[in-house]
Amino acid sequence: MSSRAARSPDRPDPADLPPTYDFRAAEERWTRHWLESDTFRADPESGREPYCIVIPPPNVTGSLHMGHALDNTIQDVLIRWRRMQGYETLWLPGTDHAGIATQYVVEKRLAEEGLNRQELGRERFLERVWAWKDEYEATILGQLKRLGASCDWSRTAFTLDEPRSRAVREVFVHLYRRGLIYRGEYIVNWCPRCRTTLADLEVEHEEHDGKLYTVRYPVEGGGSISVATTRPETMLGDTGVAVHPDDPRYRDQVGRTALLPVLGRRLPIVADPWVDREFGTGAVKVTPAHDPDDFELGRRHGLGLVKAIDEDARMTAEAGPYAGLDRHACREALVRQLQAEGHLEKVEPHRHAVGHCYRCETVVEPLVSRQWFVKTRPLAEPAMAAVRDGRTRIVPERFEKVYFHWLENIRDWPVSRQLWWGHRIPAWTCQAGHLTVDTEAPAACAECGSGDLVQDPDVLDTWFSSALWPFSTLGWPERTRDLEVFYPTSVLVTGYDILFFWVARMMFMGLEFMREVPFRTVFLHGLIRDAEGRKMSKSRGNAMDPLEIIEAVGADTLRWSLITGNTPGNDMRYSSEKIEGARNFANKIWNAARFTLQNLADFEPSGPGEAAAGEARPDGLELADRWILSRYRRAAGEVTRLLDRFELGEAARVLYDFVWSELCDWYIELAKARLYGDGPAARRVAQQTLWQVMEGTMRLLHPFMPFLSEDVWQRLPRRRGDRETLALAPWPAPDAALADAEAESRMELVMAVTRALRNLRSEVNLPPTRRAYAVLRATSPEALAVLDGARDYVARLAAAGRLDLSAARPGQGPPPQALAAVVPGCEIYLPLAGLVDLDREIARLEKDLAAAATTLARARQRLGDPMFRSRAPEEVVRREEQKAAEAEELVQRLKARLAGLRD
RNA sequence: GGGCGAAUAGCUCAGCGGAAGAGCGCGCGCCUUACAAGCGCGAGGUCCCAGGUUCGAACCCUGGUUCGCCCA
Repeated sequence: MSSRAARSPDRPDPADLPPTYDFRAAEERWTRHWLESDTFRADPESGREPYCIVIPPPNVTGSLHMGHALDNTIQDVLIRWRRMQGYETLWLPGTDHAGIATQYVVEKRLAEEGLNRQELGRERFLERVWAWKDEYEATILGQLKRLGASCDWSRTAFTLDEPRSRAVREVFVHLYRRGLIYRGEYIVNWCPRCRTTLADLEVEHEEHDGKLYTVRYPVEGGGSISVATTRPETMLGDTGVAVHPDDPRYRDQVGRTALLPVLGRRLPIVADPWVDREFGTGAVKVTPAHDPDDFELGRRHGLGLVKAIDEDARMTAEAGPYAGLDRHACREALVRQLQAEGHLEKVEPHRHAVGHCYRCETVVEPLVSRQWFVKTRPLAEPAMAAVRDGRTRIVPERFEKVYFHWLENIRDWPVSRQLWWGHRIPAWTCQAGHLTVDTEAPAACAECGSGDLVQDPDVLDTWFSSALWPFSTLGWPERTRDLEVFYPTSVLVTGYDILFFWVARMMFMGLEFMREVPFRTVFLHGLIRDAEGRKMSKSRGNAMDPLEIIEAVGADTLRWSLITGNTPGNDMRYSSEKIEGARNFANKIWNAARFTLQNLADFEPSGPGEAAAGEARPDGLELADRWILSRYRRAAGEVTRLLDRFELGEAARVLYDFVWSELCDWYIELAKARLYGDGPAARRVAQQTLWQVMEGTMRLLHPFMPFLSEDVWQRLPRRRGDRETLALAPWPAPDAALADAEAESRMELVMAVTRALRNLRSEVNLPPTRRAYAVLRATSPEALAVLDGARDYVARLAAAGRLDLSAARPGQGPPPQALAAVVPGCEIYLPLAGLVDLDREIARLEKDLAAAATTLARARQRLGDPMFRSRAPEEVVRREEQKAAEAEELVQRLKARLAGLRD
């Protein structure tokens, strides 16, 4: 009992081993244990090197989807790994208020009750949204816990809670005072359904089949000019016509005045190099109030602004006879009139991009309005510099290009939203129209002292507050210890789809307010798609619910299925086969653990696990022990190296191969002889090795499958000083003492011989229950020695009842009536009187011979090339020589065998 | 109009300068006392095309083709 100190009260009985892994019990048990013992709470005073991840806060619009499951699994793998490595880890959780989206879903729910927010009023509407937020925040945090997320829940944040709101006000005021926030009349994207402004990013462009209308405008003093447009209704807001200055077709028209059909408005004809001569007629109508490019062009030429479409997407009084009509109805009616009056020259089919609101998919209307903007250029420069000089690294690197391109072409960021759910803009206006911007409601106007102040009714873009997330969550604007220790955070893990929305803007704000990047590394992953490669979405009905998967197969299986086969930055198709594969792997591990535990009941570790480094290797290790320890060490090194490079999928693959193809397929099989018989000393050595490898493997597995690995690990025999939870156990360190190239190459021979024998058996469908007689003839003294020490291995794994091993002698004939195979180092015979089909045997050997001959020919050709010998690295030449020698041996022996058979 | 990604076994994908890989599927044989969610064996590939660089190319370069995505 003494050596089993530190036994957790939650530690399951090692002997209680149901035949299949009970993930429900394990998940419940370890979630509770970790929470109760505060395993994941970060301590800024520990003095350990910090490693911090701030969660990309999920929206409180709904529950988590597969993309979240992936995002958070990746974060958890990284944070658990670093925690085991001894870093002071902080994974800070939280949620996002998602202004427009949340307001939209709550409004939808109200509509179901026959209500709308206007009737309810701002205050009562917000109460409803807060209630919604409480409900979904709880759901989301619960889902994260179910996933196994090892967050420090004591620090949970919300973008709209008081500390974060204070940060928002501070930032707004600071930027305003620095002149980086301004208010002005500019063209913005307007969603008529949400009745709010949208940033360019929030508009999704979609190709539509539309029409290109060519309309003839009369010109004062005679003649006409024809313009092409995809949106004829906007002509009611035209204030000019533009042509290219070098376009000879229109040189004479520049400076004259066109007359707008229907309204007769006078439109100056201007020349501007922006105009594309190739498009349409080469002349364009200019509608500054309803097109961003026209807006700029209109400014350059002093053209007026005529707002023909209002915030409800209806035509304004400026539209004359069309006032009050919906924009779509107006188009139809107007086109009819133009045609009737002979102004419509032609209509052609035309594909063009139409902007849609990213939340409600309504067609966006560009229009001029008064909004708050963030001046982005001064913020973008430092954000680019930080990536350029490596203070922040983007993984995979190719996204740096995308990042730079966007920042180089960035436009000012409209941050006011005509919503109720969000951070109210800290700006007040007095009756005289003076503006006061402050972090708290001012008592009097800063300019005239009036106490009659009205706060701006608008709220800020959600991304404005998300941009502060890496430091607002750590306590800013207070100068907290958390900020000091954990900022800059270590890594940001998120999908590449919000590189601009979020990542770039966090860079702006972090650099402006902390004078330091918000994260050292940005790790971008791809999107989860369905089995057919389509994006998963609720509306499409192909979404999978991570919680349902957890209920069905367990969180570890879900996690593994998301991590394996996933490469950085690439989308991933997700299917039930992936889940099945992961579940099978979990089951495989459970059964390997069951086997181990069943054979370790009387074992107490005393030898060196890696946890106690520096101890000597125990005596009595056999080849198989040395081999598996060496392979384990290699796997541990590889997994570590790959995690370090964010290659989580590859790391998982290495683990999978090690566990399944080496530990289970070979080592466990080879250990059975000693565990089941052989005497106490040998048994003890096998137990020691098995324990050591399993214990270490559970540690390697833990970041990926925290519940299963913990559940197994807790059942394993343990030593004094072991941690109470695997989550805090040390990560396997590279242990040079375990490396054993000799054991690896010897086992390779043993495995090759075994496989060859199995192959021969399979050729004649010899079932494993029929023990066979096998003859091995080693072709070198080294091989003979190796095989002599491993004859039990071969006999066991190839189901040989009797096994004769000798040195191959020249001129020696083969055993009679035998199937034959050759591997480098050994001839293999399976004497099977009556079962040998001579023709088939010859065919098989000929095939082997052909393969070996091809290898030999290729190797010889390369070795015969003097350029190869002089230019290729020595190591490569040596390997090629070895290859040639082995192939030659195979060729000779196969030829000899065939000659014998043909006689 | 720019930019990015993908193209490798029937399917989904790794590999990204030194002998073509995995999972699933397929075929044959096995209830071999950890595991049939399993075990053994096997079949299956002009690594999209054309050039180039290199002693050596699935991998690097150039130019295409086909799909997907992002930005304007």
